[in-house]
Amino acid sequence: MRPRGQEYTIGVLSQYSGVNIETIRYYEKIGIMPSPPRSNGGYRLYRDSQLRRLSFIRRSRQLGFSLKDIRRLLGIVDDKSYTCAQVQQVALEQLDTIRRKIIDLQKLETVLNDMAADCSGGLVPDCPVIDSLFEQNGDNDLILTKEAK
Amino acid sequence: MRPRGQEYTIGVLSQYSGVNIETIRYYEKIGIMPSPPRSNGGYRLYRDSQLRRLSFIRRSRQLGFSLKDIRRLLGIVDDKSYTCAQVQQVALEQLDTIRRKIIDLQKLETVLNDMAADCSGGLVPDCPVIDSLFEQNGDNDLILTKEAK
DNA sequence: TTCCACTCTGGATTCTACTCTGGATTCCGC
DNA sequence: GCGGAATCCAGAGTAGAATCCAGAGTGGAA
Repeated sequence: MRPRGQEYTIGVLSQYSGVNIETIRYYEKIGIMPSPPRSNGGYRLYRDSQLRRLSFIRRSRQLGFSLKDIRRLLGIVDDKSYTCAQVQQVALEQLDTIRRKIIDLQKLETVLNDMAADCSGGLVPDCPVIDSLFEQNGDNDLILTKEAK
Repeated sequence: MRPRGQEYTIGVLSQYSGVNIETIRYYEKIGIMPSPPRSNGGYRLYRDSQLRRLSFIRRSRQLGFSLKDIRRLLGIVDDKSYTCAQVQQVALEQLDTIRRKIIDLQKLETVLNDMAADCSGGLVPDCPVIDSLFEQNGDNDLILTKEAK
């Protein structure tokens, strides 16, 4: 079924977003995607804002956020009743996580980059490379110990 | 049980790494952590290199890598029999993923940052903010459609 | 030399996040 | 207006990752 006007069916949304149809319905069931309006026949009808939201969810999943995290993030957008302080708190907390993720990824990037380069330079990768990858962060780990369940 | 010399028990490793004891044994069972030497009584005895490896796994999980991905990454370090070309291929493939993740996280960082700032500036967060978060990437999504299962 | 926290094993269970099934309904090109 | 594709729904099933459990053994402090 083709998009009609600005609206499209779940199949089209699935294609555009790269998210499985079943998964979209699942997201609706658990409440992180809203129930969209329906056609006369009961088909879900989506618009661009839903596509963006869904893409956001998909990417966030790929970035290692749980559905719980994502629900929280989306919550600060959805629920206008949050106070500013609350919005800020959630935002800042998540920022913390995000920045740590960026740093870790950058480290990983460097290591892999070096590894590929050494290799193409004909060096046998003599690797305790990854072994020493997150070496500097022992401190961090210790701090995090409690938090970890 | 305290650390003895350079070695420590699984409980201590768990504390330092923030990874559950059960999970550590599970990682050993599935082969992404090596079987450590044992004490006379059969207790696992770990050293720093294992702590680093475990931290690496934990962080990678938080970054959205599957255990399969991680196994692959660690594989290029562990198995000296990989050819240079293979090492390079894995490294370059992962680099791609990693760079995309970094970019997405940076976008997210900007949005949340703005949100927190607006808020502290006394603005009511008038948000289709996240709604428009990954707006630019529709193209990407279309390209990715096929890949998505 | 006992006590209690810690660890062992192997198997069962749980949790999260989907994914599938199947029978009914709707849509739409021919 | 018919047939095949798309969608609906409820509920069951699955994969991956982790966590729990029971019963037995270990180790070190008092």
